Amino acid sequence: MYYKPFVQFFIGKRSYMELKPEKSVPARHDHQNCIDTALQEAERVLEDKGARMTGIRRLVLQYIWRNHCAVKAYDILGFLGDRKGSAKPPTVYRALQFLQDHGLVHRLESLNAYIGCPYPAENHNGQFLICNDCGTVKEFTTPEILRAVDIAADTQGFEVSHQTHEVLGRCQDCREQGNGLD
Amino acid sequence: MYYKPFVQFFIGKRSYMELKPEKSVPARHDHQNCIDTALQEAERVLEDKGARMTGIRRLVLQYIWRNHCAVKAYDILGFLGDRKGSAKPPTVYRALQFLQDHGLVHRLESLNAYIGCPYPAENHNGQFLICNDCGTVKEFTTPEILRAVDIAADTQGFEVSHQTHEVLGRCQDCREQGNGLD
DNA sequence: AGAATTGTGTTATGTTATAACATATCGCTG
DNA sequence: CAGCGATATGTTATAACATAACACAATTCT
Repeated sequence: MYYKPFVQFFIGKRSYMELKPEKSVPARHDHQNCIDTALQEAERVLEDKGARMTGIRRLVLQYIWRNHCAVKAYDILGFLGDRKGSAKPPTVYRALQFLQDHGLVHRLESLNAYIGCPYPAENHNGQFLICNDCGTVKEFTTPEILRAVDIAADTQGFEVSHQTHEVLGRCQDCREQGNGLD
Repeated sequence: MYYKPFVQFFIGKRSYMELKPEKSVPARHDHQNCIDTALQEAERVLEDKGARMTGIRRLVLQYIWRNHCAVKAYDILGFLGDRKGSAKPPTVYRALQFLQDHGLVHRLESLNAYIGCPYPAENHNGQFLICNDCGTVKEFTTPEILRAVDIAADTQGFEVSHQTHEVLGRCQDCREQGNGLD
């Protein structure tokens, strides 16, 4: 039995299919557009909720969107330090918490790192393909998985509040380039 | 369209369905049996691989199996300290690494904690229902999810090496008891 | 018994994250 | 526009999680 796959991939605001990448993603698209779009989206989402996009939060979000790799809290801290003189951990963690609360970034539990969300308006739990070689992260979602989790939870009388689903491995580009040992 | 759910739940070595729990799981079954079975399984698995079950590793595994909640590394450290005089972090982390390498425990990334695996013989990535109230963790697996991930990865030319899938929420027992606010 | 491998002890430090309280800024309302 | 409450940021300190590096001990193989 064959299931027609229904899978959406998100990289910035466009579907992955349009890109047909051969090299690492950041090099293959107008990434400034990703950044701009993400920031505009963010402003809009926050506006709608009556939440504030402050200077620090904007800087953090920009830094997170500088490419499609996950970002560490202490790297953000260093970045802020460069810009704002002195920044301490709570500054970063507070900004991250805020951005997460509003769906603008996801935390990748298996990396202790953070990635921008291309679909902040839709409240969701992300699922991620994470390349161990180049660090590129792609968010995706499939109805099959969501439904399967619902079934499993329902069967147990389990009420889902949050989930994290992270798939680690090697992306196509890195496989083709023969990074690592293959 | 209705899909007959095919979901297996693991609690110790028996299917969840047999148990029909009303209270928290550890109180509702012969947990000593879980521990004994898990330890015997572990000895057997390691034997088959020519790996050694040492005193420390056994203690750590026993402690992890003391109930169906995830265990923190530094709690294990305290436990070892009680038994062995002085134990330092590397002792615990080395034991955990070994047990993970041999499929005897899973790490729960969203909790920074560890849980015993009821199916160490089968190499797999676990999926987990984690109760935020009582801490009980249930491993489960559904073919639908595995297949959906395979499709998503294949579509991308992504080679999967490992995945983590953790579902947080509230278990049936806690919902019925009205723990928290409901 | 001796060599090689594997496991453990120990010191030190690296990395990730939060508590607690002080100060500043924003946005409203009178 | 002053004053107030709410929100945001600054600051100090420390908690929580994890590993590097090297010394020593135990096991196992020959």
